[in-house]
Amino acid sequence: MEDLIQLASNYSLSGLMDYSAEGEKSSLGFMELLNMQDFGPSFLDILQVPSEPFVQTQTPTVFQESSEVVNIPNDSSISSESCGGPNDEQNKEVLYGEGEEEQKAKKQLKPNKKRLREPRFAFMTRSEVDHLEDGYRWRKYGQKTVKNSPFPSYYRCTTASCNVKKRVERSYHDPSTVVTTYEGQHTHPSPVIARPNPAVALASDPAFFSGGATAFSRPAQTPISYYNYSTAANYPSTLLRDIGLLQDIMPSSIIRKEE
DNA sequence: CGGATTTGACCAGCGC
DNA sequence: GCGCTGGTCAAATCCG
Repeated sequence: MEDLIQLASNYSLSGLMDYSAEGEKSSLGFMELLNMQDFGPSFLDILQVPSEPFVQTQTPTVFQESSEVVNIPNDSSISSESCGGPNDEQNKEVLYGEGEEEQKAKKQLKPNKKRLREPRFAFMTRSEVDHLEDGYRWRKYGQKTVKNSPFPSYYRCTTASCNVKKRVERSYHDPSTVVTTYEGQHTHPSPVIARPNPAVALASDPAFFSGGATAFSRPAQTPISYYNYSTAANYPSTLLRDIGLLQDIMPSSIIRKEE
C-alpha cells in the first residue's frame, strides 16, 4: 500500500492512482475520459490548447490553466515544471510572446525567459516493451537516469514540423508498468496505419486531443490509467465511476491498494 | 550510406 | 549563490 502511494507520488500520478484505489477523488479513469464528450466541450477544449497561438489568445484563461500542472505537489520527474504559483504570469508572457519560436529557443533561452511547456498527457500501460507502437514515428533523442525513474527515454516525433515529444519510462516500483507522457499535439496525420496498441494510438492521436469522433470510436483497454496534467484535477469526482476495465488490466490488489 | 540510437556534456530552473 | 536535477543537444556509433 505504501509502495503504491509512493509510486503515485513519485510520478505525480496521484490523482490517477487515487482513482484506481478509491474511485472517489478528483481524477478520471481512462474510460471516463473516453466518455467525456457527453459532458460538453470543456475537457476537449482544454486539451486543444497547445500549439496554436490564436487559440491561446482567444482563451487565455483556459490556456493558462491547461498549461500548468494542476494539483501535483512537489517532486516528480514528470511534473518537474510549472506547478502554478508565482511564475504563472511569467509563463503566460512567454507563451504569448514566443509562439512557434519555442523550439528554437530551447537552447538559447534568453534571460528571464522560461521554457515553454506544452500541456502534457500521461498514462500507464502494462507492457513488455518500453516504446509502444502508436502509429507515429519517433526518434529517440535522449535517455537519462533521473530520480525515481532509472531509464526514462525521450522521444520526438520525426515529422519536421511536429513538435510532439514523449517520455517513456518504466515504473520504478512496478517494472511491468510503462508510464508514457505525451507533450504537445501532432500537426499531421499518423504516417502508420497499423496500431497494435489502440489505446496508445488514441492518446497520441490528434483527433483524441481535439475531440475528434474517431478517437472515441476505438476501444481503449490497454492503459491501466492515465493522467492529464492539464485538466484531470479540475474534474468533479461525480464523473468517476466504473473501474471494470481497470480491474481487468491491473491486479485487483493494486486497484484496492488500501485494503 | 542514411537514418536511428547511444551517451556524455551542457544548460536552465529550482530548492536550500 | 550554489548545488542538484531534469531535459536537451550533438558527436559518435550502430544498424539495416
